[in-house]
Amino acid sequence: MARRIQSKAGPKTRRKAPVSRAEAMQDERVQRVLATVDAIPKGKVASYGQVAEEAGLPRSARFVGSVLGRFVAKRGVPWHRVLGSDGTIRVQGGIARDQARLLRAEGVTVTNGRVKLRECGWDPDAD
DNA sequence: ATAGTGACTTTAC
DNA sequence: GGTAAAGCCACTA
Repeated sequence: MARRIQSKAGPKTRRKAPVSRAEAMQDERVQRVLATVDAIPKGKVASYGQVAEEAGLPRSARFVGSVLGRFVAKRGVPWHRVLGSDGTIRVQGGIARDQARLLRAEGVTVTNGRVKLRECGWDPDAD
């Protein structure tokens, strides 16, 4: 039967963050992503999909990238530790070089825009 | 509500 | 080992 009223405050209902500006619109998803990225140990790297899954947002790898590009620049989040599923740097432009430089500064070997996940891949369970 | 877009991933060749 | 196409989820216009 027609449930006309779909509890607008359901636990799974996404909020539109009625707060004012985008700067203040820190959705819980965004916060979870940033927190997860921040949890990546120095010298280790994780994929966008891995971060998404750890943040409780399975299959939302693209969202992770979106969040990083939009919010990370102004925070102290180690965005450079997030790579493609195969360990390659997905970001394009000059920041790609910065990412490689930041990774190398942490002792991560970057060869031809790629990192060996076998060595530097982050295992949240092990950490 | 529909369509376009992307710092992704997986599968197929 | 590569590139190409489809699938995917959430955001934006």
